[in-house]
Amino acid sequence: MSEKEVRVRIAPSPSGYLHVGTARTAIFNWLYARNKGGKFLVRIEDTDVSRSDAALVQPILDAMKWLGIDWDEEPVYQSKKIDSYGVYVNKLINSGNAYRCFCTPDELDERRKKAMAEKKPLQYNRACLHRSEDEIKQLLAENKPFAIRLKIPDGETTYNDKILGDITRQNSEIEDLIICRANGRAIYNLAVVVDDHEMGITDVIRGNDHISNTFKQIHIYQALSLTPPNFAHVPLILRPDKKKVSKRLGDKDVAEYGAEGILPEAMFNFLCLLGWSPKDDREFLPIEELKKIFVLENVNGSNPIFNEEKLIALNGEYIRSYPDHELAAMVAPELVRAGYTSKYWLETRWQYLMDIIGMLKERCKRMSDFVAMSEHFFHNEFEYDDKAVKKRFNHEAAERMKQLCDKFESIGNFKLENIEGALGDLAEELQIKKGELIHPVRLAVSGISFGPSLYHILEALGQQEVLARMKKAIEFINKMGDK
RNA sequence: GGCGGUAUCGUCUAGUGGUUAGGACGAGGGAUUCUCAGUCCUUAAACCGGGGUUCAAUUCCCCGUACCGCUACCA
Repeated sequence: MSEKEVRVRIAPSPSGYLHVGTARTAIFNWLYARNKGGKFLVRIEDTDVSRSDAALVQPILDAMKWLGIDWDEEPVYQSKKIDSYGVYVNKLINSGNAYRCFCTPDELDERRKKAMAEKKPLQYNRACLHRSEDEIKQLLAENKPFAIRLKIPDGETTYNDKILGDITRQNSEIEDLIICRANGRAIYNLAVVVDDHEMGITDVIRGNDHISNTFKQIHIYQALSLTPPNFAHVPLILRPDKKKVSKRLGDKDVAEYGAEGILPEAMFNFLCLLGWSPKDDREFLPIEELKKIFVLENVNGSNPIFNEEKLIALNGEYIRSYPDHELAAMVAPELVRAGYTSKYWLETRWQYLMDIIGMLKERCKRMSDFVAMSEHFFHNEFEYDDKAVKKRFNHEAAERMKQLCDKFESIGNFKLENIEGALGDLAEELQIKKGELIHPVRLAVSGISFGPSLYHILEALGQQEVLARMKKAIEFINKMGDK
């Protein structure tokens, strides 16, 4: 009955944008919280002032919103509570769990280099752990700067990872890590433990690359007499070249996918399927469904490769599943931006837009395809595709189109059946296949050789426009012949 | 180098001590059709290697190999 409310968090550091790895971790955390009726929080890890940039925070938050992720409390900024870590440091020193280290960064660096050259362990040699009281007093009196190190006890440490199972590490493999810089600022591992504790975090779901930190953090919890949360480490997303996704290697900002015509829900669905599975054959899983069925235990332990082709295929599936009016609302601003039409024009002909969307949507894989495929629906300044011209435009086609114009002109009601009827009649009279008429007309009215059913295009365009475009094409063909 | 993790079609994955090892993307073929898509049908494509345990191992154990990660007064 008295199960504790689940509280999870995503903790990005504002040193760049939100890439797919962090986004996917956020998704897992969010789904876990939503599934358990718990809280999802955001913490900005900006304790390293030199690497953090406050201007980078908002884009990260925006990218999460774009994905459909919301958070339940105001984001916590570590930089704003940087002074509050001191009491924990003092507690650790006073209890003998931490000690002052007077070694300078240069000394440490040198020792590390030497160890590396000699292929020896790179760990801190605990030089300062063994200093006498007097020695320490002396150094303090001399105002020598010092960092604080956690003293790792002997033995071994095991924790149960909710994805990977039991993981054990010899404590001798864990370094006496620095938890507080010489300038008094807390270091990541201390800040994480303190914040997770103060925020009441129950489950830490994060990237695989934090497993070694987990052991360090467990020792901080123990030294502080606190109970550690549950840990779950998700495998890292790899690039097609099998390197982990990173800003350094130029991997995309999640928001960039939006600019490239990926729907947020498709991105969410796809990212979720990278390393997680519902254990049945379903793949098209909208967010609402995922909230119901997500369980952490179904995350598998191996690193998936980010396969953009599959994302695009799934995106197409989402496009087809959305109602026309929703798609129209998303596409309209893009059409205006492309310069095809104006906001006003679209507003007064919303139904026309919806008809076009309806025609186009099953052949669009990205939202941007709507723009790319619809220019001719908004004006007639398009060019004819070269290859198609060579194949379809000739004097015979022009002659047939002329005859078809006559047929079209006499149609009283320019509707699908009548258009189809007129074209069919002419084909029969001329003893040719309908395609012989359809292909040149398609090119004449759209400039391209592919797209929706011709009858639908013609009906949408309207009688006048169709006739005008066909006549223009006939003229074009005649001029072609002159050369 | 040390430590940790992982290993099923090219990719994402399902699955089991005995299966025709399943699905999806991508690829090939076919049907529908005015094209392109879409839809439907269909073909090819995988259990990293070696030892055990067992009547039986892709599945359990060990070793090796490969890949990934960590190894900062970064997060």
